[in-house]
Amino acid sequence: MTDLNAPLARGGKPAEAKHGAGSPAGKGASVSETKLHEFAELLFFAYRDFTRDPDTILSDFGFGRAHHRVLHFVNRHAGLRVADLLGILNITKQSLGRVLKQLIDQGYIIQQAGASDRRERLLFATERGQELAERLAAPQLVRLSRALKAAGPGVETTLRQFLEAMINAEDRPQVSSIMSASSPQPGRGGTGEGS
Amino acid sequence: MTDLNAPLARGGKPAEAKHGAGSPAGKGASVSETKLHEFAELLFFAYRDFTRDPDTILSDFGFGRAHHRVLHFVNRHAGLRVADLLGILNITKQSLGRVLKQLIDQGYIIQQAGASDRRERLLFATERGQELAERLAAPQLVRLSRALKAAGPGVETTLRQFLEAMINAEDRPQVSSIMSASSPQPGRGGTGEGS
DNA sequence: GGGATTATGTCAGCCATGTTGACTTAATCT
DNA sequence: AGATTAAGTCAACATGGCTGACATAATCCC
Repeated sequence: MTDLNAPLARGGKPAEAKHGAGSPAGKGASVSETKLHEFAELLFFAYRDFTRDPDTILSDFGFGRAHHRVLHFVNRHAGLRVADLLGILNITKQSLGRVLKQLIDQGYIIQQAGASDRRERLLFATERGQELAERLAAPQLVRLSRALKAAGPGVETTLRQFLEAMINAEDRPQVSSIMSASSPQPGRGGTGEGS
Repeated sequence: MTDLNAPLARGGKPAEAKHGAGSPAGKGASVSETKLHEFAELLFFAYRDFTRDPDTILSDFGFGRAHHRVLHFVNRHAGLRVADLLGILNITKQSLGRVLKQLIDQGYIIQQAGASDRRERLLFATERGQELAERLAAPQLVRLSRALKAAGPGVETTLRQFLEAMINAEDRPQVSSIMSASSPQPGRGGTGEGS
């Protein structure tokens, strides 16, 4: 990176004092606008670096961040339908189709017709897919784990509340639903193509 | 969105019990791997929605998220050099050049040669640029403010520590430096070519 | 003074990943 | 049987990353 440390943007901080009235979220002991801007920037930097390690690994496989997202959710929430994934990623069917097709063609994900509704294609990570997903997740989990530790005990509840509140209210039920469901096996409970 | 609520990924949660040993960040009272995955997902969803409102506004102006990032940092940290911006955004000169040029040509940002080193181009948001930047920031600040409130008092310190720890260690000094510098005015402090 | 380095800008082209619109197929619902 | 739904696909386009090469001006250093 460049020398941002030294001089940079010469000039003092304008010492903004606004606090109660006129603040973004209305009444209550709200945070100053300057601090809110700082949190916005920290969130940007945190997310920028959160995605960096997996991005590096992905390029070795000829994949991009889009593949990571798909593989992650399929791996962690096996049996997801295509429509579920569209809702989670908030992209179009065509965008998803492109990366999903590559993941399937290259043996990272398999599909299986739904038992109750055979139009549905339930998605599962293959063993190969699980391996890649775990490899991509590893540095992110380390980063998260360290950051949680750095923030001290009791972060968990607080952070979870914060992050959940950052999600659009109308999407929160879906998100909770996704996060509480996990990983049944592909193939029927007695039949199909192993892990 | 689609019906993620209902059935979805039929099957129970595999009740993973790993805790101390072998966990991502080494020793200490670390968080279970499942919880870490949940935080990773929450971060994804939070960031997804954090960028949504400004994205909508931007499309009315024919701009994209890249323009927002540039305008934001220039507005909040007036006098930034091009090289600083490259380090912050972590993109190439050519990528930045493309969006920066549009913002300059359309009167949202102005440049000014550095006083001490006239090769440098210090960047400043024009009044028009400030207005757009504020308009884009507004929904994000509201969202943040509400989320902070939802997480309860005392979040600020904790969250700040968490987010800072999420940033690559080697970039933290730069980030702190950026965040502590703010907004001198363009035009002379005694020397150069006014706005 | 003059050559090397630095900060910035720019041209040309490539790739990943988002978008819209239209259409097909198969399965399910009414 | 007809309408609807889940999924897949084709074509075309926009944004915003990337590399490589090169130009200009200012500064640094011998």
